[in-house]
Amino acid sequence: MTHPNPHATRQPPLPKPDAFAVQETLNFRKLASAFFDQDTTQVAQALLGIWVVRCIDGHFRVGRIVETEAYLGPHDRASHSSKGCTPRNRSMFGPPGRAYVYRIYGIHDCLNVVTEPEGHGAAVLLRALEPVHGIPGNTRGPGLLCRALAVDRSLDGADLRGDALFLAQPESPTPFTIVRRPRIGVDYAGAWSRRLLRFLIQGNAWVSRR
DNA sequence: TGCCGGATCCTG
DNA sequence: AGGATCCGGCAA
Repeated sequence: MTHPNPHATRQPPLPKPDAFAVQETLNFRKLASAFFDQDTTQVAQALLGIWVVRCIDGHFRVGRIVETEAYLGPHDRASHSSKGCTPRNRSMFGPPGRAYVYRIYGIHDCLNVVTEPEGHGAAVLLRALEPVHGIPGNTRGPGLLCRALAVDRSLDGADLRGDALFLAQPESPTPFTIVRRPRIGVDYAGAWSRRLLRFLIQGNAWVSRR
């Protein structure tokens, strides 16, 4: 029944149900710095099956990486870093394990994982996720992936071992086979457009294109 | 300063 | 097949 005492109706602060559920049911460990400070082609493949975890106001969004592209450095004509270090791509030349987020076609943002030692100018584009927990909408394609994770350019340069956005190895990863393809949308890059630097999980329904 | 075109996505 | 829509990079 109702209590005249106003203190009786005061609720204790609610636990954050979503965060609680995630921590109880999803087991993972954050990736450490050494993971990112490796050959970019290797990292692009090693990222398949890894979880991207986004925390917004205590609520988690978790997706499994199923498609990546490697952008090797200034010698790679398809890479933004081929123009040298500029205000836009500065994060690509920063230390590994940080985000490089850029806007494309005036509309969409794209999320990259910076690789190799500081100054190198390489990164891995995350192209598609398989939903694991709390993912709204479509995650097939780099622009949609960012929308679903609420990732925008305010996260450019963010540490990918932070609280708001991090990468994690699931405790019980599912085995898979890796398929290599040419990268999407880089026809201008001549011979570099034909290099097999796109990686995807074979047969996965969430890749952006076969 | 002006212009060109893009690591995309949606509609027709 | 084409439009949305902005801004980085480069030429002038």
